[in-house]
Amino acid sequence: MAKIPDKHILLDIYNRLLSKYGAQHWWPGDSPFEVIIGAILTQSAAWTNVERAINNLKSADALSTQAIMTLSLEQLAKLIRPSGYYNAKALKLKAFVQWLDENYRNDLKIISTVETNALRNQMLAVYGIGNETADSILLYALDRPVFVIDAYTRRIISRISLLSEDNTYDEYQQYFMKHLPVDLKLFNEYHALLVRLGKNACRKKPLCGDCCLTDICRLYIGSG
DNA sequence: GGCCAGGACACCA
DNA sequence: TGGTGTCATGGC
Repeated sequence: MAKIPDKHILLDIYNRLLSKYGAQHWWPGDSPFEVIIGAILTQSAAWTNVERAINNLKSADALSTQAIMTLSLEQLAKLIRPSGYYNAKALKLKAFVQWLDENYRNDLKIISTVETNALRNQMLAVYGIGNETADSILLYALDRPVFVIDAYTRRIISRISLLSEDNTYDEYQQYFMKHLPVDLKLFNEYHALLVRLGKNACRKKPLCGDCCLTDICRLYIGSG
């Protein structure tokens, strides 16, 4: 079988997922700031638990940079408790809003003037902001066309043998950004669809034989 | 009762 | 540079 160009595979997978699952309408959140808070709270946590934490913040009128700066660490941790790792995440939220305050006067409009890669590097220097969280913020809160890599993406792409589990975050990201048109809407929807597939697909080795990931594996590597 | 969920960081060799 | 431990709730 002739080798299919990677860009065609990636677009084909995207179209199949979009056809199967439909638009995912990410990121859930009423404002860019809420998206940022969600991106931090969802680290290694189920989204349903993050929603609880965000609702607690809303109920306490604490979903703002000013409120998060004003609350004590203990008060903040108590509000976000359902999202897990609440002590660590309270520190992370504090660190982020402090950075936002010191560098951009809490004004996301000012951030819009900063070049994407420079902004990414700035965020990576903030405690608690790693590759995935920085890229989630860039893509879903700040409308920058960067591709977000997460555990689901790695699992799916390595399972199809396009890359290895051992490849780095940057290598995964470069792979997508090299083989896809740089398009905000496409990157937004693609990542959301991969998460949807990841949640839906079994993790068995070999695959169950009855999930969407099995179908995709059969298409591209001839086995499940 | 164990595993997992839309990670990141500290520490050690 | 890579491997391991830690942080922790809630659903299944």
